[in-house]
Amino acid sequence: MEPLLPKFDSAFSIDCVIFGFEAGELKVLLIERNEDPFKDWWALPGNLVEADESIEDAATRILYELTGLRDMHMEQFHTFGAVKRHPLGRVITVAYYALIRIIGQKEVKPVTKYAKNAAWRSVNDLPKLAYDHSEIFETSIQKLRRRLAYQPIAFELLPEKFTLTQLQLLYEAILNKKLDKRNFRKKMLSYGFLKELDEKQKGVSYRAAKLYKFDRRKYFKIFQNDLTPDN
Amino acid sequence: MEPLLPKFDSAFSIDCVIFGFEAGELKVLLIERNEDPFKDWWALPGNLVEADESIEDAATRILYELTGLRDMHMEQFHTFGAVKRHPLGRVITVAYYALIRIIGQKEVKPVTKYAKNAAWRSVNDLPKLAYDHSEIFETSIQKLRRRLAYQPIAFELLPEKFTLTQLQLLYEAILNKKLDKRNFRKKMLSYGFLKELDEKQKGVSYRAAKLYKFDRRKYFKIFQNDLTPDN
DNA sequence: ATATACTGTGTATTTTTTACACTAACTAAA
DNA sequence: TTTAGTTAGTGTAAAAAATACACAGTATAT
Repeated sequence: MEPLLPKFDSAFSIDCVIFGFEAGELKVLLIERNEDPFKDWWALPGNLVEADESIEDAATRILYELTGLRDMHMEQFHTFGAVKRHPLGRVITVAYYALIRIIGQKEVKPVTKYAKNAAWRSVNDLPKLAYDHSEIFETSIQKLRRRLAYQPIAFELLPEKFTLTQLQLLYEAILNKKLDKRNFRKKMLSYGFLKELDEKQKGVSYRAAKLYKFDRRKYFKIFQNDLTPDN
Repeated sequence: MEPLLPKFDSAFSIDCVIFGFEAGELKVLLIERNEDPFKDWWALPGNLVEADESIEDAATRILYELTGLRDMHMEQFHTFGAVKRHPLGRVITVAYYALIRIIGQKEVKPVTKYAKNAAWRSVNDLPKLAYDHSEIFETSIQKLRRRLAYQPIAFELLPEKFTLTQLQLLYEAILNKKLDKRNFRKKMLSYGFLKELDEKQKGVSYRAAKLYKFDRRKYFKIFQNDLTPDN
C-alpha cells in the first residue's frame, strides 16, 4: 500500500452510551477513570479503533470488554470532531448507543485498566462527564427518544418476558413524561407484535400481571422496516 | 503536546451528498474524478479533514471549495468506517448532506484539481459511484426522507418565494410518491408558518400561482424545535 | 376478614387523515 | 375576440386515530 495519504497525529475512537432500565428508571453505564486526563472523572466507556477493525467491530469489541456482553443492539448516532475535544491529540469519536437488559445480568465489571469502577447511573442524576461526554450523552438521549417512535427498541431494554406496565414505565422513562394507561395498552396491542403468554408475573405482593413478549417475526411481517406510516 | 496516542496511517474525510431541486426532480451533485483511484468514476464530493479544523468546519470548507457556496444547511448523517473502504489506507469518512437552491445559482464548478467535472444528476438515474459512495448516497436519502417529516428542510431546496405546487412537487420527489393536492395544501397551511405574499409567479404560460415564503420566526414560535407532536 | 396494591377494561369526543372532482383564471394561438 | 390549453384553487363527507377519563376485579399480606 503506497503512502499516498498524508499522516496525521490523529486517531479514531468509539464512545458508547449504554442504556439500561431498572427499577423504573432509565440508566446509563459510566466508568470512573483511573488515568489522566480526567483521572477520577466519570466518563462514557470508549476506546480507540484499531487499524484493522471497522468502526462497528470496534464498537462491539469495546462494549464487550466493558460489560462482557455480546450481540447487543448498537446503533451509531453521531460523530464528534471538535479539534480540542481530546487534550492529548486529535481524536474524532464515533458515538454509539447500546441497549442492554440489566436484569439477570451479572454485574458489569470493566476489564480495562483505565477504569477503576463502573456503575449504572440514572439519566436524571448524572455528574459532569469527562471530555465532551456530557454533550455526547445529551445527543444520545435525543436520538433515542426519536428512534423510540419508529423502531422497536424498547424491547431491547426489557427482559424477554415483560408486563405491559413495565413497558409503559420504560416509555415514560425515555420520553420523560406520563402516558395514559388505557391508551398506551390499546395502541401497543393494536400493532399486533406483542404476544400474550400463558404466564404471569411472579414474586409480587399483589395481583400478578400477564406477561408478554415481543414477536420479532410478526413485527417484520407487519412493518418491512419501521413504524412510520407511509402516506 | 505529548504523543500519548498511538499513530495510525489513517485519516478522516468528509463526503457530502449535495441535494438540489430542479425541474421537478431531486438532484445530487456529483464530481467526475480525475485521479486514481477511481479515475473517471463519478463520486460524491469529499476531502480529507485538516488537522486543525473541526469536522463541521471541514464540511463547510469542502462544500465551499466545490460549489462556491457558503451558509448552506448541512447536517451530518452517518460515519462510514469499513476497513477497506479506501484502497490507499484507512480512511473513516463522516458523511454530511447539504441542501442548496440550484435556481439562480451560478454554475457549480469544482475548484479542486482532482475533479474534471461536476454535474447535477437526478437521484433516480445515478451511475455506480466510486468507493462506497453508492452506499453513502442510499443512507443519505433515507435520512433525508425521515428528517423531512419533522424538520422544515424542504424550504432550503426551494427559492425563497415558491408556490404550493412547487413545494408539493419537492415533497413528492423526496418521498418518491404522489400526494393529494388538496390534502397537502390544507396540511401545509395548517401549520401556520407559510406566509402568503402579495405576489404571483411570473413568466408562466398559464394562470400564475400565489407565492409563499417560509416564515422561520413563526416556525420557531410554533415548534420550539421540531414537528413531532409530543403526546 | 380486611387492608393494600396493582391489573385490566370501554366509551364518547375530538382531531386528524383520507378520498375525491370541478370551476376559475390566465396565456397563447388562431 | 374567440377558443383551446393548462394549471390554480377550493370543500365535504367518511374513516381512522388520538384523547380523556374511573372503577371493579384479583391477588397478596397481615
